[in-house]
Amino acid sequence: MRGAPKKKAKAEKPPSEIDRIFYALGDPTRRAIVEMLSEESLSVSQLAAHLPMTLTAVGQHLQILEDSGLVRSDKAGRIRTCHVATAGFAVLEQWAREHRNVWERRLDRLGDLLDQPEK
Amino acid sequence: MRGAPKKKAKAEKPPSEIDRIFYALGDPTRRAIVEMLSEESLSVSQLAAHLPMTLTAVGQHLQILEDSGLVRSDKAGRIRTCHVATAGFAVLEQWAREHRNVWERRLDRLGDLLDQPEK
DNA sequence: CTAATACTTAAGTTATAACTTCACTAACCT
DNA sequence: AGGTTAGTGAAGTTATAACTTAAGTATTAG
Repeated sequence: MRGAPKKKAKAEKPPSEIDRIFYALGDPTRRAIVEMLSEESLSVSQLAAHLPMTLTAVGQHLQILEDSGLVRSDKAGRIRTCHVATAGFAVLEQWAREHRNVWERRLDRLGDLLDQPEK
Repeated sequence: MRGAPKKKAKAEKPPSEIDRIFYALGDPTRRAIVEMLSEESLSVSQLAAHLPMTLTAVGQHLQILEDSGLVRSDKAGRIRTCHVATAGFAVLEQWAREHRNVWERRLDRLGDLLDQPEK
C-alpha cells in the first residue's frame, strides 16, 4: 500500500504537480534513482541491482517518480527502460528560483504586473 | 517523536544538507510555511493562526525547516520571528539545475574536464 | 504580584510510507 | 514445450512522520 502524496484522511485535496515532485524527491532512495538515471537510462532490474531492496520496491518507487513527471519509461518486450524527464525538473527549478530570495520574488511580481497591465 | 530525516534504523548515515532540504520540503505544511514566510516574516503564533493545527505542531515543523537551512529565526523576548533563509534555496536551485537536463549535465562535466586538464 | 501570552518539552496516538513476501503474467531462450 | 528472466499486483508488516494533549518556562501586561 504505497501511494501518492496523502498525509491524513483529511480534506483530501488532489495533490498538485509541485506536491508530487517534492513528495517524490523527499525520499533518498528516489533521489538515488534520479541520480542513476541522470548518468544513463536503465531498466528496473539494473536499478534494483544497485539498491539494497527488492525489485518490487524499486518498481513502487518508479511509479511515484513517474507520477511526479520526473521519470519517464517505455517498455520494449519485457524490459522497462527508465529515463529522467526534463519536465519535472523545470517545475522544480522554477519553484526554487521563485523562492530563492524574498526581495527578488517581490521584484518579479512587480515585473509581471508591469508586463501585463491588464488581463 | 519527530525528527530529522531517518527512514529505517538501517545504515544510519547522517543526512546531508540536500537530504534535509528535500525532506523538509516534502511536506505540504512546511511548504505552506515557506510560502507564508516568503511574503513576510512571521512569529510562530502568526504562522499557526493560518494553519489547521496546534502551535506545538507548527513549532515542530519550524524546527525541521531550520535544521534544513531554509528558515532562520530569532527570538526577541518571548516572540520568535521566522524568516526564509536564502542559503537552503541556493542549494536546492543548484541541485535542480544540475539535474534539469541529462545532456546538459554531461556537457558540463565534459567542460570541467577541458577546463582543468590535470589535477 | 498575578494573569495572560508566547512559546517549549515530553510523551502518547494514529495513519501511512517504505518496505516485504508470495503469486502471477509476459517475453525470451534452448 | 519447459525454464528462466523481467516485471506487475495484492496483501501484510513495521518504523516513523505528523499530529495531539498536558505540563512546563519565560516574558509582558495589568
